Amino acid sequence: MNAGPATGRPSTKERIVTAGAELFRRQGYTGTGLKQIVAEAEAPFGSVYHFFPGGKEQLGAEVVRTSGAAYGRLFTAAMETAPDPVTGVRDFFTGAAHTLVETGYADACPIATLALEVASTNEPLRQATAEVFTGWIALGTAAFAKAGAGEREARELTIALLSALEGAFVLARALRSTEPLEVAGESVAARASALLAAP
Amino acid sequence: MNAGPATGRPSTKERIVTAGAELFRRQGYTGTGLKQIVAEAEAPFGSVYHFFPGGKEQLGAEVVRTSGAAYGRLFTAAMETAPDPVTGVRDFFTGAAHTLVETGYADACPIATLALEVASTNEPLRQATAEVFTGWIALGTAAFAKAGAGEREARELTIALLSALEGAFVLARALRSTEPLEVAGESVAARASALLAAP
DNA sequence: CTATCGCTAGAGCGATCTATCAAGAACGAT
DNA sequence: ATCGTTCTTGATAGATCGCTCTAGCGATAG
Repeated sequence: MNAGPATGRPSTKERIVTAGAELFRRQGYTGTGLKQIVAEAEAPFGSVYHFFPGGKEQLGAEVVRTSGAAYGRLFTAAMETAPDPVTGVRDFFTGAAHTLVETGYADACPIATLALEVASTNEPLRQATAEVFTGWIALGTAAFAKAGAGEREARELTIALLSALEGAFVLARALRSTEPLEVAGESVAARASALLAAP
Repeated sequence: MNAGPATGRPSTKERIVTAGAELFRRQGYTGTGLKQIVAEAEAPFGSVYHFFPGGKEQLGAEVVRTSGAAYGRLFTAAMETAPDPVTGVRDFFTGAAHTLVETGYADACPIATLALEVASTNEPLRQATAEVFTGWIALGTAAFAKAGAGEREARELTIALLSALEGAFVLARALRSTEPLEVAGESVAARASALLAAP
């Protein structure tokens, strides 16, 4: 049970999940074939069905959960590093803009494309994306509440933040511009500032 | 050249575009086959390549432009009907929430799913989505400028609105809840109120 | 009536998709 | 050394993909 070698390349399963995550986020779920994933992961085709007996759908669910958790940690790190929540929000949006530019407008939200694709067509995967979003909302609510916001304000601020971020990603990737991320980030920062000032 | 009969069913080309628009918005571009489109449109398969010699990509581009223009008119109508811009914003978001619930969380933004799918994989279609978004930004900027905002404020408010709307659609469809639309709408309304008050 | 042309109609092509399967390699336990 | 388990490996099945092609229908003009 080679879970994770301390040295050398990651395990086959890890390589498959990583490659799947990258391709799903860039090309979507239906737009990515298993053949392409195993080619990118340098893994044998059969290994997919060894590690994921449920096939593409099970791989998709695992990718959603894994990348969702990783992105949640990214948000938490930005909020904990910043001196105050408003700065944390700004940092998170500018960081997202940097990543977007560095990857040629490919890497935005790790699950948004898949989420829209499966929302009305694949109930198990829709639930996986819903669980990730719910987790992110809990994460943000806790962070803003810790900063002094009421429970209700913290939750609404988080949902507004996630909405602005996801939508800005859509516009930014289509327009190949970081302007939406900058404007949306500033808008959320302003709202956070207003909500945190008036308890 | 049967462009549009005054009575009876729409032309074959119109039925193909309508069916394509509905399926692309719900299942995405790569997730929808031409066979499924012609079945839904009750059109012969060959007609697709008669009206769209460029194949699926050309059909996709026409769908994007057509539904983009229609959705832009929906926004303009909401803004012109409302007594003031802030109310217009609220109406637009609540209207979107109603549509979403009525269609079982299927009909949100007509081009968002496709836009994310093709952003890094299909340059012609990416450009089509970019043109639609650019048009929407121009539409909103004009509306807010007419209401008294400066050119810069009007543009940023529009981009913030579109970001919040698109992102709220992502969350709402995945979570099967209208809460993101309500919260995001209120957030944008608050920002619009602030920006329009202080010129 | 005949010729023309826009459109209908679907069989079929090569490619690609997900998924299955059987056999072999690697490795630890006894 | 032998067994058992885990993982690797790719050939292949069966369905579906986008797309091409030819044949025929129906309305209109000469």
